[in-house]
Amino acid sequence: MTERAPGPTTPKAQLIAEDVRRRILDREWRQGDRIPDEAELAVTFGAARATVNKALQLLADEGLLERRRRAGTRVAVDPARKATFTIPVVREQIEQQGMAYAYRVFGLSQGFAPEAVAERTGVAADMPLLHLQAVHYGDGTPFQFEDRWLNPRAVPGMEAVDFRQVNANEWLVRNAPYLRADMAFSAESADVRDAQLLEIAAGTALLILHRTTWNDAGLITSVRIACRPGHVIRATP
Amino acid sequence: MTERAPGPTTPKAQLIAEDVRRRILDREWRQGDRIPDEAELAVTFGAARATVNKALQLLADEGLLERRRRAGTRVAVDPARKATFTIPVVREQIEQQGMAYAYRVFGLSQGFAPEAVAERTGVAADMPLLHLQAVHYGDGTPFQFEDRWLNPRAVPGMEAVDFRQVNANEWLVRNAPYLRADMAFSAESADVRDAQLLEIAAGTALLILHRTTWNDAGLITSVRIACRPGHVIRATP
DNA sequence: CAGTGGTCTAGACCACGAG
DNA sequence: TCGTGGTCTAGACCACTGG
Repeated sequence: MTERAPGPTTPKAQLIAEDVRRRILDREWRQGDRIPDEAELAVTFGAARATVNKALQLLADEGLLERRRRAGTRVAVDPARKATFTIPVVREQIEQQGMAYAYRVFGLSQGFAPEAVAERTGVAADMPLLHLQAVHYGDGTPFQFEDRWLNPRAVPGMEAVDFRQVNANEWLVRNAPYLRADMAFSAESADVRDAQLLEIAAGTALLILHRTTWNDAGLITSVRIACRPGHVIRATP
Repeated sequence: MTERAPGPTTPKAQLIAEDVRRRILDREWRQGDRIPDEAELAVTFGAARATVNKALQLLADEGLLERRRRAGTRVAVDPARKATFTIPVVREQIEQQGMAYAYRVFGLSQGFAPEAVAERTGVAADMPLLHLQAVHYGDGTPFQFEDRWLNPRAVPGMEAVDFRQVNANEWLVRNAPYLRADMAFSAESADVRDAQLLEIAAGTALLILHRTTWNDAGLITSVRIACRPGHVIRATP
């Protein structure tokens, strides 16, 4: 297992959480069972109730426990299966693999969002947006093709940026904090443009990542990222 | 925005977190800046330090802040972009859309893990496993094709289960709590078997979900799930 | 209504690591 | 070394909600 042995400096709340998890795995407490309440566990573990509370909240966040006032804490019957994915900055991802990073813009124009994008972003059909198409390379091989719509009014200063020179991804990360984000995975067959820019055969299966961000001024950006064939996105445990 | 107005019963820690987030969005505190320490903020917000601590930990978990002892708390220069996905039980996913759920087993046999699976799961090449292939249907249309390897020794009682009759997915959820899980997304072109079982044309782009779980006895199961064409997996914000 | 989790507080000690 | 976050505690009040 990847579990570290709880050292001497392990927080007590974490030790309690591990103990409770162990009891669930060992079937001492079975799915659907109610477990002792916080006050009781505090005595059992020789800790303050707040500490037990912290431990149980951890497990509830994981989906292993279900907690309700008055009804107590139960072992989840249907443990939620969650996974967290971290979307790295492309450049770092490429450089971490020891490859040389490069970035090239293939299209930059003003225009209006097509139907699909307007619907996804909730932007008015007559809102002028910037349309950017670019490819990220690792050691000269296409790594990602991004097809991005930007709202120049979302962030002060964006209108002055020349995205032919500046990496949009990184400029946004540094200058456009967002309030809300949406992300989705899907698969598509490479169309002619995908194929051309990724330098692959049309029809190849591609992992597609859609990502849209908003702040209080509305849409910031919406991007469709086509990953090179064979790319895998892993959960960070 | 989807933000709810903080009501009268909103926890103080959350209010503080929102205030801090606002200051960051408003550029009052800029990326890389150090913000006041906990004791100071406690005075500012009229709260106990523990409460401020909770608020800041929330934001740090989100990736908006970076905290280090002695060095203080800073606004993250490169805010982590995380997304959490919840993998639902297939049956529920289908029934939620008002479709009739069905499940059919196409193959069940004993055998040894092929190279790729052995590597992914860390299981010995001579460990006998169960190999299960099944399709989940919604209103008679293939929804998912799962190709699963099971370790019958992982959980007491598993050896006696007839997975021709019992939905493996649901049996596992109820009976095999896990210690560690791994998940990954990718895209593949449908091979002959995928095409046949999903009733689509070979070569179609498919979203593939790999999922492996372990407990302290080792591997529980490793599954490759091929989603029907067009399927989209969205982040749960 | 009353039991249970949710949250806050004031104070304390400790671990870490930047300076 | 010593400032800062990490954590714990004992006690308290409150908000839900099941019975």
